[in-house]
This record gives sequence, structure tokens and C-alpha cells, in this order.
Amino acid sequence: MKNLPCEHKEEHEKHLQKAKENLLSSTEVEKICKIFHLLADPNRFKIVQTLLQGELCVYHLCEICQSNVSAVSHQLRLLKDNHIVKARKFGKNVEYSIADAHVKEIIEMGIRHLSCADKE
Amino acid sequence: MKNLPCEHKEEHEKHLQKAKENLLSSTEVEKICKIFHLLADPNRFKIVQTLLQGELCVYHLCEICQSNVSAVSHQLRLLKDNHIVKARKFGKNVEYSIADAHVKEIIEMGIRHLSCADKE
DNA sequence: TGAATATTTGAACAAATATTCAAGTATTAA
DNA sequence: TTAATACTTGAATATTTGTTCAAATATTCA
Repeated sequence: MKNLPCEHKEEHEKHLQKAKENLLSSTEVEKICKIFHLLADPNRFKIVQTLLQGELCVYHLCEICQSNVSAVSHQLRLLKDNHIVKARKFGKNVEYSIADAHVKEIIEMGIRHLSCADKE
Repeated sequence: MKNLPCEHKEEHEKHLQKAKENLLSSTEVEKICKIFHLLADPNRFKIVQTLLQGELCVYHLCEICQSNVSAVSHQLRLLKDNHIVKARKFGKNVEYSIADAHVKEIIEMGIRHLSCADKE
């Protein structure tokens, strides 16, 4: 038995053991955190949530975010670089759409969490 | 029909309409983003994921995060202030545990997303 | 009481971030 | 070819963030 500075040695030892078994690698943790970080900015969140309804171009996304073209474009680049959205040129416009189907579930989970939190 | 500067007027108009119907309030978006932000830091993520296995005190969480007591304590305060974890004193130790059952699903969703992303 | 342990706290700092602005590119229309 | 539209880009700025350090608190034990 290790000499841990903790009153609950045995029980905590068990929890710690389980935790260590389920531990992800640093790379894995960083990847997951990256996704959460990308969805943690209100404007990026709105962009992604909006694009879940279907393809749109920058002008419309500005309307939704109530933000200016440049700010939205910067955020879109971040989302694109991280493969959350994809872009295709159509005439003068650039149309954005969701590239990663899984973000839908994460977003929906966030929304569900919201209504649960309200009840508490 | 609005005079939108976009080649795909009709179709985008539909997407935009749907998006506006599903639009969350700023307060709601901020609440969701807050949760994502809290889980977007590697050390906080590890702390929460670890506590899902059961109650532990600060010393053990430092071990998991490979970080120092002060840094972990700061992060724990953030998580506690936002009702993700809760603390109870036991002798010289403070035992932390999960306060918000829903983060489990969000974390698991993140992990699932990871394995999907790998395959692509 | 005084020393040891476990944790918290506040201030200071460096790094990361989001936004703005001004200038740039690409495409279309006149 | 010039002007207008749609979007991108890079630099500058202000803000937020995570970590460190040193000092503080709380509890137990001798």
C-alpha cells in the first residue's frame, strides 16, 4: 500500500486506479479540448449551429452573428483549418457548410445540457 | 423577396430562415459556451474525467494532471464556481466529486468524436 | 502550544485569443 | 478596363487565460 497523504487511502486508491486505466494520452486530450475550444466561442458556436441547417455564405453568417465580415471570416478560417466547416467558391460568394458530422451531436448535447441545468 | 447579395438567394433564404427559428438567445449561447470552455483546458478536462471514476482529493488530482497543487486548486475553484464539481472537507483533505451529472455525456461525446475523427 | 500537512488565495506574468482596421485578392458586371 | 461586390488577410490592440510564486488558512498531531 502506498503511503498517500490522504485519510481515505483505500477507497481513493481504487478511484485513482480506475481513473488511470481510463486515462487518455495527452495528444488525445488535446484533440478533444480543441473541439470544445472551437465551440466555446459564442460567434463560432452560432456559425456552426447555423450551418447545421444548411449551406450559407459569409454575408448571411454575419447577419446571424450580428458581427462584421472580417471577424466572421477570421472565425471561419479557424473552423475550416480544424475541419469543422468546409468552403466552396460559387461566383463571387463563398459557401460554407459543415464538414464534420459529429459536431452536430456535441452541439445538441450542449443544448440538452442547457435545459437540464435550468431545472436544477 | 429580400435583395440579398448572394447568388443562391432562394435556397439560402430557406436555410437562413430555419437557422433563425432555431436560434438560441445570447444568454443561452453563452451558457453552453461556458461549459465547453470549462472542458476545453487539458488539465480541467483530466480533472473532470478523473472525478467521473469517483471522489478524490487534491493531491491525487495533481498526480493525474502532472501539475502542481496551486494550479490544480485554481482550476478546481473555476469548476466549483460553475457547478461542475463540488467539494467537501474531510479532515485535512478536501474531497472533490462531480456535481453536474450531464458533463459525463459531454465528455463521452468528446471521446467518441475522437475515435471517429481518427478514421477519417 | 508549535510543527506538519493539505489546501486556498492574490498578485504578477507570459501566452493565447478575439476584434478591429486597412489593404489585399478574386470575380462579375458595366 | 474600370467599378463594384464578396471575401480574405496581416498587423495592432485589448482582453482573457493559465501558471507561478509566496503568503495565508485550516486541521491534525506531538
